Amino acid sequence: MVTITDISKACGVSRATVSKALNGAADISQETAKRIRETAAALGYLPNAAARALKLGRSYNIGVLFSDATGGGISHEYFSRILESVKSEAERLGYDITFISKDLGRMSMDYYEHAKYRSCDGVVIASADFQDPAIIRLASSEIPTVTLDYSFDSRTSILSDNVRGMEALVRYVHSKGHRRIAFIHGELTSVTQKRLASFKKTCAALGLEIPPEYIRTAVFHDPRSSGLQTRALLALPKRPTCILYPDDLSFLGGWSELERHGLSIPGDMSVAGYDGIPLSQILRPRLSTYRQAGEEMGREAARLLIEQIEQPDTWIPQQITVQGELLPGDTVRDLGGKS
Amino acid sequence: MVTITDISKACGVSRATVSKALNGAADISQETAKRIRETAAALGYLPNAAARALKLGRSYNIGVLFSDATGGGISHEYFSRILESVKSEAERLGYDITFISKDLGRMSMDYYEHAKYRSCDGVVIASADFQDPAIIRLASSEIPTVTLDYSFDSRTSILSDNVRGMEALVRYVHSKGHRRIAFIHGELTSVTQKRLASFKKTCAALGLEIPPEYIRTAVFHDPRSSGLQTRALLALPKRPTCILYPDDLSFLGGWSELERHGLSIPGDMSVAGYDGIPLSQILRPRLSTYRQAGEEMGREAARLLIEQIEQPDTWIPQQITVQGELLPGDTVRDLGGKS
DNA sequence: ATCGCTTTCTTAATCGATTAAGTACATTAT
DNA sequence: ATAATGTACTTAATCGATTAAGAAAGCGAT
Repeated sequence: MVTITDISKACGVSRATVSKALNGAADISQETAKRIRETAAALGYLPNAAARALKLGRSYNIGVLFSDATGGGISHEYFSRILESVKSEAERLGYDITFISKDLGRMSMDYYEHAKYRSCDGVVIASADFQDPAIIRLASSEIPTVTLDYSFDSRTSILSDNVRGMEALVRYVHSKGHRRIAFIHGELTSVTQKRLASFKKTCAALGLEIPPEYIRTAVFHDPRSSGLQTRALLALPKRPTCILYPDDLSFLGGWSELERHGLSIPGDMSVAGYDGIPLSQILRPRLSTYRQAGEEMGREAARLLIEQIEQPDTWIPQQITVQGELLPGDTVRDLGGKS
Repeated sequence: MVTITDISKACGVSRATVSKALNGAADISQETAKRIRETAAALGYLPNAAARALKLGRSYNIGVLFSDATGGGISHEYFSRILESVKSEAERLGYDITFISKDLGRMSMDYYEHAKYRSCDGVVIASADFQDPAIIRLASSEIPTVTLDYSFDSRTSILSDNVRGMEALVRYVHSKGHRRIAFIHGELTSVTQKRLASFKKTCAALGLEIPPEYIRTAVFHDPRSSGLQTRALLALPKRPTCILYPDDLSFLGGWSELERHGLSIPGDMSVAGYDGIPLSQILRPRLSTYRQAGEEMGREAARLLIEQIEQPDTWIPQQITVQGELLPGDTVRDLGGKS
């Protein structure tokens, strides 16, 4: 391994000079700096990240936290897109990505300890149980964090526009003539609370009365769970004409159930998803859904986290909301009639 | 930050003693060791990974390489499952995961340099262009590597059973009475070569003559590309009765195309995918496909890599093949008749 | 000639942990 | 009584990089 010592010997200068030259310090002459840079390149020098991290207390490494328990693991298209965009933005800014988890081999540690152990400069909390004390500890620590789809006090967060998204979906469905709209929502997280409140408010604004049995709880990203709720809806004496699902993946579970009842989409039942993952637009019929801008959220999360890391003095916590867009798709039938 | 120095002061021993006690060295008395461990716990001591990595030349960190250019990025369900299982197995064994990419901020480096810079103990090469000189450099370096679905000489690799998988699919489709079988395959990687060879061999063994225009090239995981090839197949004077797709996701592109022609699955056209991602079994009809055991591949990759890292002396390169299984699904129509 | 001021470099300490080599003391063997 | 052995520590160097503080040399001004 080539170190600055090798370069210093080759150039006949001290190690300090090499370090300064490579970091562009002011008190090194142009010629010396050039000679050192060229020698470094010729020898194939690479800085040692561990040594640097030790000395600087900065690792140029940010943690990403996905707690799989919440059903929002890496394998879900929505989250993997976020991961990918966090990764590429972080890399663009010179940071690597490490996963933060509970426990590492024999060592048992919580998220905060794991992040400290790896001296992460900051952590993106992408999907987690925000009630978990271990998450709260991390988000209250001195380690900079950015949360996605949840806000801690005095912390930066990137939020998707759940209120507007839900409103857009309801208004769209309403504009197609639907009045009996069912809403299968996810478990009661802050995201669900926003969507649910927005659903109710928008329905009220449109003068719709939604019977309580039209509002049902399922589990996010779990087709089986939403399938069961779909079955329950179909068993009602007065069926809805349209079902809103917690997310695109959950819709697939509903789809199976509708098939089983011999109901076609959108002929016999209209449906809409949420998330707007690429898959939703590959399917036929294309799913009517609301696209959450995962790429943008990931990018913003990485950007703001690194901004906070690099300019701690001028930094102030921000809550950024990223706008999505309605993807009309073909799964909401036009019932005609204006009212 | 609590360091061994703090513990040594609190316990009235030298730093060396603390280090040895915490690492279970033999020349520390039981009582002292116990006292040190307790003090460490009380003070909330955490080892500093950077200091350790610097001194030991071991980081307990393994790199994972996904080059997105190949279309096998993190967002694809098959690869994200692999990533997830590599991650959890590595964590179980006490290793963290860092993504390895080309270029990091202003520093331009190749994969090998990146891995060295972070002093990764090893790298799992999960999806990459294996002809890329940068990949070859990494896989020829002193850094332990494990490749997925490709074998480098004298290196460990985890292979899925492409030959058997393809054979199983063809035999299954044949058993349902299909004789005019088209095969849309991915771009010409080593995986494609194996599948293609197996396809041809199995067809020959079954006495099937496949016209060359039934064998077409698309791009892996690209629904649009396979949609185009599907269209080309449908334009043939003598259409196939069954289309095999490069992967499950590509099938979706074909599906859209079939819909556009008013063809139903499997009534008017039989199809099969490859990969067996969870999505394929949520769809209705359930996709006939061959499940690659991504979880197992990831787990084995991590396990073998770490074995190689920790026991370099007894280590020998291995090529492990992980068996998948046929998922019959409902997209291959039974044409009846035995011959 | 001397002082002050730059410019350009070096010295030496430091980050936190590990470990070979050394020391002090007690115990056992001869 | 002396040597040999073992136990339980400490000392000090080391990993590779950074940086405050110091030093040497050059230059102009007085």
